[in-house]
Amino acid sequence: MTSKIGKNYEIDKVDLKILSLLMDDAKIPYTEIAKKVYVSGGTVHVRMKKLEEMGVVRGTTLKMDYSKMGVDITAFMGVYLEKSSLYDQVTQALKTIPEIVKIHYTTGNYSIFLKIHCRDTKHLREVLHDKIQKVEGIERTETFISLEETLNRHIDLGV
Amino acid sequence: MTSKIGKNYEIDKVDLKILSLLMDDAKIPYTEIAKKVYVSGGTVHVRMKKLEEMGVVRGTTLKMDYSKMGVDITAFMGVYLEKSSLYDQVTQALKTIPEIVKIHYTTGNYSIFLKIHCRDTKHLREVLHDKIQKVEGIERTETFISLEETLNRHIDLGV
DNA sequence: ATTGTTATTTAGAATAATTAAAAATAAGAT
DNA sequence: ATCTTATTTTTAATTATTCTAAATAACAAT
Repeated sequence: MTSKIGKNYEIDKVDLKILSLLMDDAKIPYTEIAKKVYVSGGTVHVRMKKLEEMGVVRGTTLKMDYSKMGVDITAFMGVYLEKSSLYDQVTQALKTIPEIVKIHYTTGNYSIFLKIHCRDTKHLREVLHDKIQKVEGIERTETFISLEETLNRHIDLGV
Repeated sequence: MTSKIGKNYEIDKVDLKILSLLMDDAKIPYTEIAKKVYVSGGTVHVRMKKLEEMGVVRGTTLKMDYSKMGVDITAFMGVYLEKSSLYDQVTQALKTIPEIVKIHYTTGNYSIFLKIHCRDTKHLREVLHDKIQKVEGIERTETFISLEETLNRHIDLGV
């Protein structure tokens, strides 16, 4: 089952295999990918360009281990809002806090779920008390400190 | 700010600037990084090698937008264990579930906090009911579905 | 100051990415 | 079925990047 015309592009096995390899290591040369997938280097190039245009691939980044550079605390936080309608206002404010790296709008217990990185517990305390708790519209928060990241992987593309 | 790591290598401003640029786009040529940081390409190469040896950088990966390939549901789940001592056993089992991409050992409400990607709600239901709830040692779980990823960035290295 | 150590630059060889054009393949219409 | 068109893949030439190692510079300790 191969791909289709222009906008209606279907992701096929070749695409998935290319993605799978590059998700492991984005710097594997296209020529090497090509050999493993049994297509030419040009094809890998064309496929990746297409996947980037589709927005499936938004770029490349480094896999970082912050703890190795003295950023020891990873924490999650569930946020209760005074009113759900305050979501935009509150997230706007949260985005200005550099220690916050992810924000999700969630169903369930909390309205907002976020992830924070801090150097140490003192730093975390500062962020919680001096920055997050001061944001208008937040009713209360619940913090979970990660003692260990036991797993961190991409989804399995099944190829 | 300088972080002392391992033997006696300190991460300096040059390292941080290099990291910062490559965290945005891991495929920026070292020569281009070099120009921006005012060092030679060779130096960028040496610094990156050192950062990789230190474990600060664990490799490169693609920034993916799973929703663009029909994986529409992102969910978080807090897990209560029957006994804390079951952590290793339970995470071992959870790792075999391909839809689970992150597992954290946490303080606070839950013992385990994890992240899941599924194609749709039906798929999520299958994962929850047929896979996760069947794991021995799990008392109960709480699920939060992400309706929007409002922010996704790396930490700010301040350079 | 001198020596030993570590960091940086330089330059060239090896490797990889990009591109444009040609070849191959697939789909549709008559 | 064959022709036509659209699309994808390959090929090959060009440009760009990475890697390596030797030379130089900077630094610290004595």
